[in-house]
Amino acid sequence: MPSNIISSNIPDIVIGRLPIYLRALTRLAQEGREVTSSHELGQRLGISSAQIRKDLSHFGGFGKQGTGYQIGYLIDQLKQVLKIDREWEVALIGAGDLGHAVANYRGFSDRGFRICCVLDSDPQKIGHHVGKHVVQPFADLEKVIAEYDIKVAMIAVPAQNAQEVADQLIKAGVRAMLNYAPISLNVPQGVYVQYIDPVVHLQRMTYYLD
Amino acid sequence: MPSNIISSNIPDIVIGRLPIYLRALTRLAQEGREVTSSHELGQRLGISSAQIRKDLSHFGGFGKQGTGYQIGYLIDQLKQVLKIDREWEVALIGAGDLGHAVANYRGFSDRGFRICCVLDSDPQKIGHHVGKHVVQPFADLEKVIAEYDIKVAMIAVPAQNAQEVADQLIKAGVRAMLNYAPISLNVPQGVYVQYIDPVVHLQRMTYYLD
DNA sequence: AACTGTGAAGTTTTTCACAGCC
DNA sequence: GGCTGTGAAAAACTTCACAGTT
Repeated sequence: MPSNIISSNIPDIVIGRLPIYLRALTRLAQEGREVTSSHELGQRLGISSAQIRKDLSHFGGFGKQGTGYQIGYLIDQLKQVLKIDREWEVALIGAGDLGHAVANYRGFSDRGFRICCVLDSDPQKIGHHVGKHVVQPFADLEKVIAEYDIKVAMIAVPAQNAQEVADQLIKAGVRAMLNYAPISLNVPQGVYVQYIDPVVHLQRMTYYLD
Repeated sequence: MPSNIISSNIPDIVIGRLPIYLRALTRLAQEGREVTSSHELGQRLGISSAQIRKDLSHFGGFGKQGTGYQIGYLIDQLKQVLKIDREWEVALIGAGDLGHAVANYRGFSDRGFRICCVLDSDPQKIGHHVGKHVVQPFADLEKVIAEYDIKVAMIAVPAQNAQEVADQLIKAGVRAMLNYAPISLNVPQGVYVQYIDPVVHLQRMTYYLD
């Protein structure tokens, strides 16, 4: 995910691990813990302690020698680095079964994201409820994106429509997309895509079975 | 995902890309195409052609110099490598909202996987329908796993129960797990886990936004 | 002419190992 | 004694570039 010609000096692979660290740290905090170490974190995550220290060191010294990391402080710092020390408004495209499931998922709000609208191009679906949202026409995309200043979207439409939806989203100013459709998207420089395809994940494991 | 001390000589990262290639190739086939090249595939996927050739070369020569790759043949070969030239029976644990969504997802069956049972430990849910399945008690896990010879499971339970469920699954003989709960699982050597956490994916992108 | 498969080169990522601090 | 942060070493991964094949 480089995408900028003048890329910052922090490797994408490091950024990719930070949300995992954050998730584990949040859990530790919930357990009432206040301090942890790269060793403990590594044990929990199946990652070497050296890697965790090296990753975190990219952003300056978050830890204390001899002591470890203050969990609350580290959580705050990582949220700042990842720019989730705020709440991002997210557009959800697609009001089918998958769209319903995504809209009803409770886990977004306390981790930096809020679904602010649901759009679909099917006239049958427009006006109906999905979660607490009323489905709006996809044709109104530009208006809705501008209204909420949306930079992030989730694509939950059939594979055959996903690229077209992505193109429209980009035209409307969306810069980051989470694609649930089982298809690779073509996007220009400066637009970021992540994929969720459960089958791909399953297929990555069967190779290792007898 | 090494996990075996005597690991084969094919890098995990290569195995991880094969399902992506397979997905793109299947799409090309649907479009009626019969032959493709590493260059074309790379263009579609945003991957260099050299990488695709190198990846595929780990398994012997699938292509023809001067011509490219026969799509149907390559699909068959990749399916064989990934061991999805068969259908894997998958247990789904968790009959809540998420479990319902996963159970109703249509995309598993034509890509090598079949949900064969849905289990939950909540007495309220047992006996009710989820998709076309009747929810069975999680206590019957061992029996069900043995009955279908299940090696693969999907975990769609709350985070706080996920580790316990994973432990039970492993005890019952499951070797590969797709975890929808937002938590890292501890598993022994020889057990494979993949994660689906949409928030992690979103958090991997916001860093790159203004 | 077009394309694969592949050693070699180049780059990135991970691990090592230890100085410095609590 | 326990832990971080970090250069240096090692390992892994990607790209280059071209011989060889159709």
